[in-house]
Amino acid sequence: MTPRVRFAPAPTGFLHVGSARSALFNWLYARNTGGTMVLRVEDTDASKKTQEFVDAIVDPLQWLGLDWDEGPYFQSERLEQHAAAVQQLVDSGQAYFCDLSREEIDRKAEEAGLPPGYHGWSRDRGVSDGPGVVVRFRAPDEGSTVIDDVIRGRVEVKHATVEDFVIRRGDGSPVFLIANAVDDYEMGITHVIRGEDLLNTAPKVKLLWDALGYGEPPTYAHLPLLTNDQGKKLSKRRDSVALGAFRDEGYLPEAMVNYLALLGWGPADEVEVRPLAEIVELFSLEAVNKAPAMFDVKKLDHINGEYIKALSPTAFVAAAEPWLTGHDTPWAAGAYRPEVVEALAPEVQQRVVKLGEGTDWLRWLFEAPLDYDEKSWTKAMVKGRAADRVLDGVIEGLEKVDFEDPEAIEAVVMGVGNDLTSELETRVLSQAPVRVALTGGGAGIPLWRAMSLLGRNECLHRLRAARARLG
RNA sequence: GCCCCAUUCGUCCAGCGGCCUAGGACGCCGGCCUUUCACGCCGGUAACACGGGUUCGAAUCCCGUAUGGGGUGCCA
Repeated sequence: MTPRVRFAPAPTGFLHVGSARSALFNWLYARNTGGTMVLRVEDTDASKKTQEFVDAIVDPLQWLGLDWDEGPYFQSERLEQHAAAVQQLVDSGQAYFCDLSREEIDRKAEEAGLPPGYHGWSRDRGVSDGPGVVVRFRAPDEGSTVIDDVIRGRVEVKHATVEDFVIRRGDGSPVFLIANAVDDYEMGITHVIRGEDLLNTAPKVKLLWDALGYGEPPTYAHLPLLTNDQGKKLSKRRDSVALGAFRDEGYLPEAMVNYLALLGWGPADEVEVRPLAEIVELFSLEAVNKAPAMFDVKKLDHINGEYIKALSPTAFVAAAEPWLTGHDTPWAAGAYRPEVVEALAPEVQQRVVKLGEGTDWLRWLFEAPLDYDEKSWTKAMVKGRAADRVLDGVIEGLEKVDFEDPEAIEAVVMGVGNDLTSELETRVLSQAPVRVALTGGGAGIPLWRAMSLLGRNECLHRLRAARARLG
């Protein structure tokens, strides 16, 4: 039997990294086994089914490169099947109506001296259906349900600890537990791969599964949770978890997927950064860890940096385009020249960890420095030896050098430093003053090629401005 | 409270009874390269939670304890 897996997110308006990881592991399993991946939107709360909410799931998946073979299906479009299942359970006496509110349930528990929770109060009250009446599943009192989880092993839950849970709400809509059982059965799902936060619901779904007479249940695999640096489950409130936010911050989808695959799983050969195709080949559910994994942005950054370095200059320019030409670029729109970026891309790529950082290194090529970094100025111009003579010499030399030739430019600048070194019998560094004059700062990409691209006039202009300021 | 789950360097992963004086990666620290910053390279730091078993032999199996996490909704 070829595996059929499903990724079944609730439409919350964005895709959580934890969900993306679940999607990825489902996808890896499907692609590794030649199985089928089904996308199913768990919108039992039908108000969520708008195009916007669907896009919020679909777009990030596509960005990551995760595709699916069937769907998206919508639970909200399968209400009839869910209702039929509920009816079947009611008819067979395995479910019953209940009209108690939360407050009444709590009060009854307290009065009876029982722990909080629902204790089958309405089992034999003969409540009939009506507005606001829910349907509860009659959980067995004795025995236990066992979940054989590929990742966690055998998990046994005693029925005594399972209360008669709601399977249909007061407004008639199905709760995801019943929808899950019905949909997984009817869609022929063989493997349920999802987060550990759902482990506790597995026995309930299994109970429904059996009560409905569905036969062999799917195989379960509960993935370890993703946590923040405090060991707590990644949450929308505390942590940055929207996948789209990572895209906007300048992470490459390939890096994101690669990193996500490493959370809770690792290849036996210990090679971490590798193409998705290889991960697909090496992946196995049995090898997935049980312990929670911390989402470590530092490591994500490192992997992203690796992927950025591996990009061809053309690919880098294309990937970084939004940051280079968008509204937020630091330079005037007309100043941007893609050919300059492409020519300097290799130098930029080895210095950035996220796509958006490219502008920091390239800014001076499209805009003269507005002011000089104080520390850098002091170090190169004031404390630096003979900065005035360095600038004079460089300006003179640059006036007649072939500006198409970066090596010639280098020879001029370095030559000035070397000549002064022997003349003054003390080490004179000529690159630092030139860099400060040109870029405004003390650190950056190698100068020569960039200067050639900047052009003689602009270079001389900036050098003279700095020389004038030096006095 | 009750139920469920987990526990190898700070972090992620390898290890599935002897190959472990525990390996890789990130981070951190040091060095090399370098007339900037990086990249790269070299080296270092650092862990089997604890206590009992089982076994000739345990990081690996079993049982407790501790700690951490998840769940406990007419959310999924």
